[in-house]
Amino acid sequence: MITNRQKEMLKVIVEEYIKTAKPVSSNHICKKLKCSSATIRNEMARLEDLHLLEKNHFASGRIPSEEGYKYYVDNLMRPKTMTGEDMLKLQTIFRNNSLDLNDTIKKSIEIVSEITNYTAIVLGTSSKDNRLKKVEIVPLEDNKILSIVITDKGVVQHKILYLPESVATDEVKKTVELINKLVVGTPINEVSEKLEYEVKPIIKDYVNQYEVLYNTFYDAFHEFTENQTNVHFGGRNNILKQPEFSSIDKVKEILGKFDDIDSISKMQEDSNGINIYIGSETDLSNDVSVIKTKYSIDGEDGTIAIIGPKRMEYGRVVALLDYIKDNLGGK
Amino acid sequence: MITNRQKEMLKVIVEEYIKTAKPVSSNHICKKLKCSSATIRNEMARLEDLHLLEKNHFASGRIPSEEGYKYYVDNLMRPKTMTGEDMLKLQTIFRNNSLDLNDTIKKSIEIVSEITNYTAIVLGTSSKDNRLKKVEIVPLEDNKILSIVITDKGVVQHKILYLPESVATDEVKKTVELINKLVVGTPINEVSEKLEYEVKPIIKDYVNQYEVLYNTFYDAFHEFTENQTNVHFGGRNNILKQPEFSSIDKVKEILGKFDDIDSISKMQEDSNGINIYIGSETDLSNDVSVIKTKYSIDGEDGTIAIIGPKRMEYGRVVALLDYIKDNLGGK
DNA sequence: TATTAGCAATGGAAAGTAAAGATTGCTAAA
DNA sequence: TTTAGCAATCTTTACTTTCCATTGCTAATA
Repeated sequence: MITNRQKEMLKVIVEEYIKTAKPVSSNHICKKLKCSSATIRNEMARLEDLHLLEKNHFASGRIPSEEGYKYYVDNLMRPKTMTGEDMLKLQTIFRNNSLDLNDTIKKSIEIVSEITNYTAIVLGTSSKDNRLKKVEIVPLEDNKILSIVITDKGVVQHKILYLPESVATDEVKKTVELINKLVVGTPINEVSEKLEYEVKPIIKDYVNQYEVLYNTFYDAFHEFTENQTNVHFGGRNNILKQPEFSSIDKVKEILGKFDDIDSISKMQEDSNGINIYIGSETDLSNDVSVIKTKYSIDGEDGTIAIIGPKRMEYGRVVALLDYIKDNLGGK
Repeated sequence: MITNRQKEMLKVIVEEYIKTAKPVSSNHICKKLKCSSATIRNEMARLEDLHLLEKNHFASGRIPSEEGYKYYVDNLMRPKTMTGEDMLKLQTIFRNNSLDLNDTIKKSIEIVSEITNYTAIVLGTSSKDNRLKKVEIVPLEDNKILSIVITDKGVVQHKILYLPESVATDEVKKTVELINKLVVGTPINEVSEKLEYEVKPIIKDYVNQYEVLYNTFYDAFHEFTENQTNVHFGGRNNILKQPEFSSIDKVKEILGKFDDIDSISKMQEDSNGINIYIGSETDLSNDVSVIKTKYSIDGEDGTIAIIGPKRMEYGRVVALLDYIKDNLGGK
């Protein structure tokens, strides 16, 4: 269906457009392809018939269509080998032993976004596999206590609770002891249920004012399980440096999506490996592509996403993500 | 120096410009001032001589200069009484008892930014007055332990530490016991010093492998004291809705500042009360004004800043911040 | 049959022109 | 001191015009 020469030509056109951001004309690539501009024009017309190329107006050069990018990514692109410079910058992060997994990921996507001028996001560590390890309370002042919830994977959340003055510290302690005795080991998303059906009936008999206390802790746990989508941006505005974002409306569109938790959270749904979504396939905007990968290390898992223009350097970003994934394992 | 009529006129012009974002012409306000456009033109010329008004070109209407805004804010503006609608929206936050102080502040500035279309920032809780309350460790796996640092005000930070396999859990526990015994009660920014001069000499004799352990904890504390500037945005991109940000360059300028931790951190330096900084007085951009106030409640302190165009509704924002400050005290 | 040279046609981008509209400063009268 | 009237100024918008890159097509060539 598509000849080798057409493949070669599509590859050259896509890569030229990625480099220059300007529509590619027949003249411009005829040295590279060793044939005349007329021949290229003929082939370009056929590639346009196949919906792999587009033009903006009658007399403009061609740009890749969404399908064109897709074909390029699936069939023509070779994963670029990383430059020593890029590698060096990332290594300074991986070699820093005082960083934990989360910090390492954050720092490394900041590097990626800096060297590519794209925007990077980590969608963090949903703690659904976490189990409750411990509940701890620290009395601060009269009616103000600090509660700390710790999971077996080392996720920590804390919250200051305000209790009526009438509740004695002893009763709080008793409650916490009960929770620790009965609920520790439970998967974090089942804690609410267990509190309701197993702790509540017992607490009733042991603790005065159990209602206030119970509700306070119940709310605190509920919040914990809700509060799971942890989003960290690297180079949030970097994508604005790309020439496709020279129009104020496009800027507002994409930044609006960045502020919209729902759009961002959706990005977590993804299959394994490194996945590439182009234009309308993304949940963000027809003007961007997203390269994503899930990680799952030591029980913590999340998603790394790099957002750039459709004209992004797919090969380079794939190589960067591969490198990060490989080196994260060591943590 | 400046007549009453001129004051009145300046007030009308500033408020008209705040409302419409369009240069104010003599014709446009002559009904409000009960005199002819020619008279207004004469007075406008004098206000321009006083550098309180400006015009963009020869035949455009007048807009307030920075000095004009300043004069308005200092002498002419009356703090607007809040609308019932605005008040209602904030009350739903203040009445929610399950929110702690930090969440209440965050939620309320989100409301403010939503109803005003300005950008809001909380610069959080520098913990310099905090004292160490407790250090806790939770062993997770072989060489992976969770350390939690708690201050007397309820600030919590945690970090996963990786220790060489050769270090026994007992030794870790001993170290933590020592730290708790010797350092609890110390102001958080003096902890590093105390560790070095009081804990290190003693730990030497009690704990094998003290070096690794000591360094790990030392680093963790050091990070704690560094990690103090906590920034939370509300409606980060809201300011883009203002007509002054219709140029891509201005958008990039202000968003660049939002990404720049240094510019943002500087905003913490501020005197008491509600302060207004106009244009070049801000650290952000000549196109914006910032209305800031410090809060200090229950030992936690921070700064709330609202960022809008110079043409912002000063009176309304001041009223909103006043209202928030008054109601925060109850937490 | 595949390739190429040549050329008219297309449409955008840039520069120049013109007309319309808003608003000012100034002058002179009230 | 205020006001009416008007020329001067500058923006905005629309409309030409020119220029130029690029295409598609046709006809010649390998």
